[in-house]
Amino acid sequence: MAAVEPAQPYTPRPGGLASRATPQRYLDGLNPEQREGVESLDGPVLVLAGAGTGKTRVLTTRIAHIIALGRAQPHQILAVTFTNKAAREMRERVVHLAGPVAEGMPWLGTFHAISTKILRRHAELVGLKSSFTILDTDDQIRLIKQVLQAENIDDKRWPARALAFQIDAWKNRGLTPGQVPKGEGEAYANGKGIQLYAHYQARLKQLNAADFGDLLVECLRLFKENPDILADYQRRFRYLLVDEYQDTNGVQYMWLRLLAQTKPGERANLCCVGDDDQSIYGWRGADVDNILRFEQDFPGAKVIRLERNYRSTGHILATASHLIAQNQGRLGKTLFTDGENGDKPSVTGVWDSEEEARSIGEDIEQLQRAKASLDEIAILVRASFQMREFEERFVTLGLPYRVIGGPRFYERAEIRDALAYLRCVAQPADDLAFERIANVPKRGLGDATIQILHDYGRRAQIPLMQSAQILVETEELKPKQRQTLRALLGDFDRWRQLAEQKPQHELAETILEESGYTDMWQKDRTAEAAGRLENLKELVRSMEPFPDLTAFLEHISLVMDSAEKGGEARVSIMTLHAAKGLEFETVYLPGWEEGLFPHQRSLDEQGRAGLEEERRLAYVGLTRAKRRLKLYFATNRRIRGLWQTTVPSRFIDELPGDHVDVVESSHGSGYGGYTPSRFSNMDRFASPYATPGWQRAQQNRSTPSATAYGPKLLEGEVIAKTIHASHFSTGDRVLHLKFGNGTIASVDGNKLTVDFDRAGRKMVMDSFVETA
DNA sequence: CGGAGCGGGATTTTT
DNA sequence: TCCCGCTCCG
Repeated sequence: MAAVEPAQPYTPRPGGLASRATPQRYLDGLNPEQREGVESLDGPVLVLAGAGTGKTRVLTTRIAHIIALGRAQPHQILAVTFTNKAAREMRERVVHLAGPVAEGMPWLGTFHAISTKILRRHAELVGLKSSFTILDTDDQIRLIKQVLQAENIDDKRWPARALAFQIDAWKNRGLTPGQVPKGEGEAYANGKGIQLYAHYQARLKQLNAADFGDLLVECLRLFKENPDILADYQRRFRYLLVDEYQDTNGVQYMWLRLLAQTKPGERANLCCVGDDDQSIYGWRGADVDNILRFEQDFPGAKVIRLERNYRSTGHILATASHLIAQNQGRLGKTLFTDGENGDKPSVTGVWDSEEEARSIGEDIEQLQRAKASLDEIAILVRASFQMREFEERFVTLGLPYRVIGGPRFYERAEIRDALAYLRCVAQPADDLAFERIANVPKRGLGDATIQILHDYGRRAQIPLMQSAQILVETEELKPKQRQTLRALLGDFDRWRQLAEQKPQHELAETILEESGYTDMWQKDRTAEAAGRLENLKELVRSMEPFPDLTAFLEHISLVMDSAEKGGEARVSIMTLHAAKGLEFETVYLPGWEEGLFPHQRSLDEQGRAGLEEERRLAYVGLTRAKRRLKLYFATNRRIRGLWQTTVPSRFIDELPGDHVDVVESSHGSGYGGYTPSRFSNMDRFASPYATPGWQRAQQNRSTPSATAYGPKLLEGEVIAKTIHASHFSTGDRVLHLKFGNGTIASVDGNKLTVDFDRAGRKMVMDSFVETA
């Protein structure tokens, strides 16, 4: 068991930043609040940083400041982030401010990376060996399937995914099987949930493995069960900093609390930075309450609000602020800017998603002609299926784009396969890895064979490859399988020896070659094959800088993102979630329709909390824009192959009228969905105006006389323009572009109910049909 | 063992 | 509508 080295007293180094002539240049240019966030070093501090207010700057400058003042050495600072990307950026920026001393900050990283580091030092205390493997979601699911099988549970009725989700949720709350409240196991497999969780944990220990949740849960357990070790870390970390505090979940919160615990009378130097309004990860366990509760949790905490926005123009900011003000569960901030008001954000109604894509495409082409950089343009969608339409359109237009977020590098099958080979070499007991590649490429080692290995391995309590080693010497397997398996084991032996001689990247190349893996893709005639081979090359290249294979695998299990390619300027297409933390000159927000945004499922499953999270997501979207912001909603959207008539999002009603322009569709669809929304559909779709948000919005209106954006103004417009007698009458045969031929069932103003021959009864605008 | 054919499900995503 | 995973059959 590795002991924690005692914290060393710090003496500023002669050449260090602290002794320079102008030691605090890095403070220049901070506004008073930012500066307070940097300089309030003692005791707990919560920096509530609105979107675009310089949050990262405060965090990084604060670290530089601690180092420069000699308050702590870099290795006595704990700085936690959620993503590797954030950790990397933070490190770069600190190095930039404080110089190379900061390069060595060993405790700057993600919750998971730091926990892993701690866990490896004391693994025995939680029943693991320090070489434990980290399982990703895929491995996790496969392991759970095995557990279900062992317990004779029908994984049709009780999908492994559901249990994985449940176990994750428990782990997010820091609950071990023994701590889960009895009632909560009921929901799964007739009350076997907790038992299955325990079984799964036992299997993990057998495999010397931890899933992502374990990294934190086990670290927490380590701290709780070993006060001396915890005390060592508490002493070591003189300053604690947490980025995106609003995203912390239960375990992370407890983990932090333990590390920030102090002797009575002392206060932890804990600085949490976050924005409750940008908490959008509740669905994966993040608990906004953590940030809302900060002052109670850490009495005497200083709360600093960063409200000066450096990103967006006035109208954009006002729009975002007005929307988010309708959330109840928030600490409340008022963003302001000294910048100009700029153009008002626009809301455009379009007929369907196709027109939406066409319209945005044309808009972008116009910007392009005006010499705007495509890198500064983003389309942010609620759900990834929305992306396809834009991709198709942009391909047609020849408009360069990039999809951000899609399947990440490490999630690609070829990368996971290659890694599985390497894991088998480095960790002969890694059963999940072995299972993955035993028959990839196809070599005739199918499920039946693996099952035999499994059965034997379970009885003998040994890993698969060891079982294989034994079974190839017996008659258990058919000759052909035995031969193949023996050859494969021989390959692995050879590769293990090779690992002693060759650098890991050359080893990887050899393995991919000799195993026939590269060959498999070379023979593949499908479109993706070339890309996959390219990815494999990229993987091999990326291994070079590591000292050895183990170091590479450790890195990859936690930091599996690939370097982003720069190159040609492109429009970015991504989800709203992926956009957090980014900014663009121009932002398009398509799909603002009830059901899609706010997403129906969010409302169904989370109720008001779900709605508020969706609204925060909307807020994140709005605040990504620096100068141009364009919202869209379509009247019709194809969801799962079915055309659905949709209503504009209630969030559109919640925007401030004085700061938003309503634009007609540029494609002659007239007033888009406004009419259905305001009139015909009001009853059918239990109106958004009944929502608390809407009612609050009504009350919030500062100047009652001013024509508020929302139904009033819109009705006015719409009434003036569209209420006219339709020239169609009941019984007419009409032709509709999307739905084909049909007979009018009823006429109500300018909207028609039509029984289409193929599409059934639909409500459509008269302007979209013609006499058949 | 491996390909074809069928049924169910289909937000958001990091580690 | 489309995609994935499982089952069934050769």
